[in-house]
Amino acid sequence: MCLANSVVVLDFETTGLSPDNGDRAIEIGAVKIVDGEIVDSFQELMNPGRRVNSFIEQYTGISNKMLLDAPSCEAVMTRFASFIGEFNLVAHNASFDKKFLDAEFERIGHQYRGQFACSLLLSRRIHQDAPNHKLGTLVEYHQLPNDGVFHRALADATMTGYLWLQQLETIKQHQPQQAVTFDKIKKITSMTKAKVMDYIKLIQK
DNA sequence: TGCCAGGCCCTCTTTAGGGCCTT
Repeated sequence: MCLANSVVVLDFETTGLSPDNGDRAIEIGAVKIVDGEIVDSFQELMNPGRRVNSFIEQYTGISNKMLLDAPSCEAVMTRFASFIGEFNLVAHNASFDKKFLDAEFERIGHQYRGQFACSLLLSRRIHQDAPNHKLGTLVEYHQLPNDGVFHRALADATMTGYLWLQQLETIKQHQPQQAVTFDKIKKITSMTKAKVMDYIKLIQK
């Protein structure tokens, strides 16, 4: 049985939206959660081998100058592979981060065993009353700890980690006799919204 | 700034279209 309270929560900053269009990672941030506590973190800039456009510089605060002396994606991703080990993985809109993780790992010939879960899909199901499911909105909605920094990898990964723990607590409150396993989370996120409400009676906040 | 992508999900749907999310 694999509990959902021991995971690695990760977030990429990238040059764009699609590795299929040649976009690369420029920063990876992650927190390691064990038994519901953040016990470790990872953050590194990486040089994508190309200039990032002005929008990305402004959006992330990561400048071309900052990336000039950063280690290569390959070097950083090799260290990140060691960091995640065989942990299951969580990200906000995981399909996006999984694309980049798969693309960057493919470049170094690394395969990982962990499964992915998505805090955005989970939020859409168990907090259907939220104004929207953007990370920033959910941080404010749930009054999660934050330092006011957004769109940097470790900051976003840390906030997503707190969001994940909040989501596990919501599920646990309504099924206190059952362990919240990673498989249960995957099951909930694969349900329709209507079925989730039948499966688990939810408080709204 | 929101074009570029793509998965998810809703509906005035399924022979489709468009909004939500991520950078």
